[in-house]
Amino acid sequence: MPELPEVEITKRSLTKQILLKKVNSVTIINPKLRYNLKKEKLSTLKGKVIKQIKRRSKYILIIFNDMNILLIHLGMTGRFYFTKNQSKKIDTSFYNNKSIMTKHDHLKIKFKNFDLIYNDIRKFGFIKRYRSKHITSIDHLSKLGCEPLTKEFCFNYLKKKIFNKKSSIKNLLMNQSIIAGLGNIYVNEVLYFSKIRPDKQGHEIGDSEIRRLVKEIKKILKNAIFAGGSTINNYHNSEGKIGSYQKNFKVYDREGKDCFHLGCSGIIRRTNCSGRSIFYCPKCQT
DNA sequence: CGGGACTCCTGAGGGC
DNA sequence: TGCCCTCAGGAGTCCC
Repeated sequence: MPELPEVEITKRSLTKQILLKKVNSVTIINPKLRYNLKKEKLSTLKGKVIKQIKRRSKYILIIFNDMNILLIHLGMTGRFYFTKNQSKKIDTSFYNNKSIMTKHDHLKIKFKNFDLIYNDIRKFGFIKRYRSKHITSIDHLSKLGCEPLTKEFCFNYLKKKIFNKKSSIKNLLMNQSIIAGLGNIYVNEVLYFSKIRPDKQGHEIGDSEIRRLVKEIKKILKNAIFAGGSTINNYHNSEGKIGSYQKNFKVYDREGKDCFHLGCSGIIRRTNCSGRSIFYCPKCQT
């Protein structure tokens, strides 16, 4: 489940491989994604050069030399991998089941010496082409809150966004118009390190707790990026490598296990909120 | 306008 | 061994 760190890692590997490269052709293998792939929209990318690759929240933007932009969201299971043109061989060393690996291919972008494939098992991801001079005019990006790893994301910003809210802090942190890029897993971890109960309402969060949240969000995201993201089920970056941050999870998927906080004898509990699982220590998260 | 419920999808995993 | 059921999750949409 790619969240900000996994998308950032994907962006970095794409940059390494395809920046300044020219697209030879684009082939739709299976158009069915969250928004169906359209041949007439994507074929215009032929012959264009990739000028820049950016990340905003959990979105990747591939910007071409003629102002064409590919907006990509990995959904739950979206990922990229590369194949060599000449040998037609696919590097499956990082994947046990080859049939599953190619079964859910959706898009192939051919470059001079290799192909880039978009694969998505659950089809929650999407790829849309835009022609736009201003990234902020893209509908999916216009309502996003600030990037948590920038200076803009600070105590004053977060306080302004949550001080009068009745929603649970768990839902507020997952709200992309407040913080762009956090998902269920990292929010569980952030609340654990900040020692805040997930069901506490926004207006009940004190100043010192807001300071802890800002600090822990930045720290956890940075550490996760450094570790190459988290690998759960089948997340791999486009180089086929797996991240290791899941080894650092303190609450996620640890129901019934001991709390890691020194001197805390709590047992990690699991509950549910609007269809999302919540993991927390009922003893030290108050 | 805010917020909760529902929806898309498929593989994994548990029960029998 | 195999079938059936449930569950996971982002984000858009619907509805109160």
